[in-house]
Amino acid sequence: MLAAALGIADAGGLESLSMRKLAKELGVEAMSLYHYVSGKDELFDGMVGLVLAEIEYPPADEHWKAALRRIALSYRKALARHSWAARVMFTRTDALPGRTRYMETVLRTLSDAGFSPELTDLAYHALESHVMGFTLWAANFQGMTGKLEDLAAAFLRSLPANEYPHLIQHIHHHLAPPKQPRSAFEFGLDLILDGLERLREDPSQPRDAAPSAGAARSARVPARPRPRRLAS
Amino acid sequence: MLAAALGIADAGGLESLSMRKLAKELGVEAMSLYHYVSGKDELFDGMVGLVLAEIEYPPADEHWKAALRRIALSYRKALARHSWAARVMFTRTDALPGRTRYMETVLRTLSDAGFSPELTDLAYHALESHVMGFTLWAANFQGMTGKLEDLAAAFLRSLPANEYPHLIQHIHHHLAPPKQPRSAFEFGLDLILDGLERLREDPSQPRDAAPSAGAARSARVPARPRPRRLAS
DNA sequence: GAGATTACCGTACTCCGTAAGGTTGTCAAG
DNA sequence: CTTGACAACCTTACGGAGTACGGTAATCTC
Repeated sequence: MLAAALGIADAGGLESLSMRKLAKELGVEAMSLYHYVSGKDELFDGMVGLVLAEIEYPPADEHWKAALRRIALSYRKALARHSWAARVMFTRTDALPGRTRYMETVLRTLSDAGFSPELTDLAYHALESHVMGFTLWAANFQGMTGKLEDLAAAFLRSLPANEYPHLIQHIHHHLAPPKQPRSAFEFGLDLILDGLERLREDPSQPRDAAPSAGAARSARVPARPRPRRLAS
Repeated sequence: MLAAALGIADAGGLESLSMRKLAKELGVEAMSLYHYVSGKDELFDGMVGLVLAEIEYPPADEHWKAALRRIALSYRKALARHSWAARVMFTRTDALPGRTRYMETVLRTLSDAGFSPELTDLAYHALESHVMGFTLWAANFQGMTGKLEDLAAAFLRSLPANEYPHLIQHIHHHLAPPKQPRSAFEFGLDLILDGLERLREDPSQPRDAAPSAGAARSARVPARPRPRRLAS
């Protein structure tokens, strides 16, 4: 049943998954489904669980950075295979086993790497935001291979051409190579991971304590390599 | 009309905004709305436009890093004021004026800072992913001030306490201070911005620089005074 | 003042999730 | 063999969603 639901959502998008449709797919009437799930929310929970189960976790002795990288990539790939999943995850807040396992693993990896509890939390959210943000963005453009050119053309035509030179180039840039959202994802991921590594080796100041500090504060002093001891 | 729709969505969440309800709010019948918008999608577009109009853009001469920081913060604040907005933006793909202006400004700022077209695109997506990812995550927990403790308590109770020590600490960490999602947002943002700055000053290896670069490079943006050497 | 346009409304259709209750088949205990 | 519990499944029905279609009354334009 969950597998059938996965199939429908994968094929026709989240909106096309209705109880009636799912029931028909299974050769059953809609209300029969309510003997297995208490409602559509629970169905969603089950589906998300299936997706989350696709995450691959690295061996426990892997270097923290490589481990996080691998988890994030595998997480992102799982979400990419089911482009509806990320959206659903933001409508359900219950504690699914797959979700808790993922969170625990990431948090443990960070903590074991020597990050303070504060930095661990911050780093977790930075990673999570990137995976989710990128996935949701990418979900908009996937599923329409081929139609993408048409849409881009229409988009370009609708722009006051000379007002948005950078935007237009950006679009062209996306159209040029066959497609590599993967590398764009990894770029941002590595930006975060490298930043974390630097913070770990030199916890100058965890930055989050400052309440306001204005907008500028741009020029940070590039601190020299210091003996690694971590915050708190 | 758009303002009324904003109000309903802000108050009761996106799901509570129906054409009938909005019409009643305005003292008319549902079908009357279809003389102003072609459907609910267009209504959404208008609402998103209003939210995007809240973004504050810095003066043109501001340092690129400070400028991006300010834009991202203002963007994030606008989305935080209307927690439904981020979700809606992922269901609509049309070129809204507010959206194109935002994109163009960010891309121009990066380009003017000396980033190559490739890096500009990558950086844009890294920033965008972070804002969106963080906002969507935060939207889950906002709007329930007070109930948060209960939910967290239920969450903790549902966990096999000794299996998820880090997760539990993470939750406690979120409960401890009154609340500062802002600093967590800025942490990730600075992680990205600092990483970009380092890449700009020392483009050792952009790590994924496109091999082909054929069509993308041909369409160069009218060259502006570029600060210094750039990547690639 | 005639025609066009704007603003609005009523009815109706389809699709959704699901509450409530009924029917059938299976199977162990009496 | 009967009985009753239980599971699997179906039928009917309700309320709400978005909106297609066909009006009507007021207002503007020439």
